[in-house]
Amino acid sequence: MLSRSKTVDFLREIPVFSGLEQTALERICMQAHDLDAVKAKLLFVSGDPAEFFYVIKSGWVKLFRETLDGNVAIIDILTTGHMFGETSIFEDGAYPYSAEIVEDAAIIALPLADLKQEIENNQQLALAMLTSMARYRKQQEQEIEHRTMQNAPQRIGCFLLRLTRQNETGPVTIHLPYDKTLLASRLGMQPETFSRALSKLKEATGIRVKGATIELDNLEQLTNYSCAACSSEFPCKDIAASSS
Amino acid sequence: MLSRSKTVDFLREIPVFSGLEQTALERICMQAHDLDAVKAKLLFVSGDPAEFFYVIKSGWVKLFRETLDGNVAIIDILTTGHMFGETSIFEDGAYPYSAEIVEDAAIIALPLADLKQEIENNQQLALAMLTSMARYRKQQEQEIEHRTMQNAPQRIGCFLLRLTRQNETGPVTIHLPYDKTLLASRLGMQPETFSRALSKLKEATGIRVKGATIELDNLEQLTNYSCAACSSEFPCKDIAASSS
DNA sequence: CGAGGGTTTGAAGTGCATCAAATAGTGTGG
DNA sequence: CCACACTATTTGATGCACTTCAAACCCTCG
Repeated sequence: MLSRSKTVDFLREIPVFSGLEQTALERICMQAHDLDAVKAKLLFVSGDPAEFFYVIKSGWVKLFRETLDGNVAIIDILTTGHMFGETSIFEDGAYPYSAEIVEDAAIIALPLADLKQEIENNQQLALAMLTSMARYRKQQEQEIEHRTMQNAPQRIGCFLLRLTRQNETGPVTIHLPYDKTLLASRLGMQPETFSRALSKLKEATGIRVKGATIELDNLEQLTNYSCAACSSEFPCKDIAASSS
Repeated sequence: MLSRSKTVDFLREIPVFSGLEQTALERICMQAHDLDAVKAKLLFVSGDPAEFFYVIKSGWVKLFRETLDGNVAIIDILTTGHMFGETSIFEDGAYPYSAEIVEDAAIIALPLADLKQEIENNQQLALAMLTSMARYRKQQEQEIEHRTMQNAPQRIGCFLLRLTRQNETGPVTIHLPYDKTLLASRLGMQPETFSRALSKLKEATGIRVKGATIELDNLEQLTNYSCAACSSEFPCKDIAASSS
């Protein structure tokens, strides 16, 4: 079936699956189904029985939980090439967070049972998952550091840098991938703080802001300002997404 | 050799190694050596070539990095049954953080190469590592949430709760495991803030503080106060440490 | 054009950080 | 066992960053 083989091809572009043999990938994709979802759709909520894991072809997805006193904690915001829900393999069979579409998305749903079985029987996949987990872990450490060491304008600058190809020289144009309110909560601040912090960043570094579009003359403008408060070698990398 | 077999016995108590066959554990422990270290000793610094990973028998170890502008970011503070340095398997062969003893410790050093080889050849161990990584990942998510949703007194209360056996009823005595300055940075606040926040917690919940010893009449005192701002089911669990 | 959400701006408050200094606690040598 | 030196902790005063509440503005889309 054509769509099946396209799914296999897509997964092969994702680091965690790229080293697998064709037949292994095909086993995982056997029960795959595509779904298109519009903004604001809830894919699942925390506590739902976990049957599928998901891979994003395009669009943006928000993972979050709600606290007892009614606030919302953002776990992560993901896009093309990212995978989510797969950690339920190591859980009690329920999703530990809710997932909502924040920008219209094309998504592949795959049975967790098939992934689990493949991991248990396929050393290569188990190792690839380990590598992927380790990378994610490192990134979370970085996230914690950012939130404690960087102030609001620096966090925004750092986020912008991670939206670029990080070896670029010369002028760059960045387009914010989702709305500023959500971006604010992604960075752990209020929308009002985001707005003011962006102004401060503009003033401090000379970037130009027009709505969701941001231009800068060179990346150094931002790295000098944002990366001073960080322990990482300059480019704070994000999880390697799809190579596409 | 007696000490060798004791090492094996100790590792077996740690979840990630507990399911391994005796021979596999012995291979990992082949080159083990014990070391006793006093407070303030640096085990390694960020960037050092990574040759060993470590398992803590007793004492406390601080993992940290330094930022370009000279601040210190605490990665984690670990104790009995915890393992560190093992993520260098998935790195470029250098430690991504520094490690310092903060309370006199007995530690086992084991060659990374042996662990790496065993993971690559032993499906069981690879799966156990995956489970362990997933648990750690979940805990880091929690850490991020705590820092954004809880205020300083709540974070302290939550930390105290995680020092208890969480199903206890009736009065409990808690002893702070390391000094308050370090504890403050572990919780992402200044020492002065810690001191004042502890007073506020005392006033709000009725706990009794005498130096590093804290008494409470029951855990509910604290959970009501601290866990409201959190999305987790009551007990915020820590990584399962040694079962000892 | 008008409704509604996203975004910005203003004013005021809160929590935490910072700087400075006092106090408590600990280990040392006498 | 005491006095001293040194560190950990607390307390006070002040400032700044971020939040909160409120209102205006802007943009898009029916």
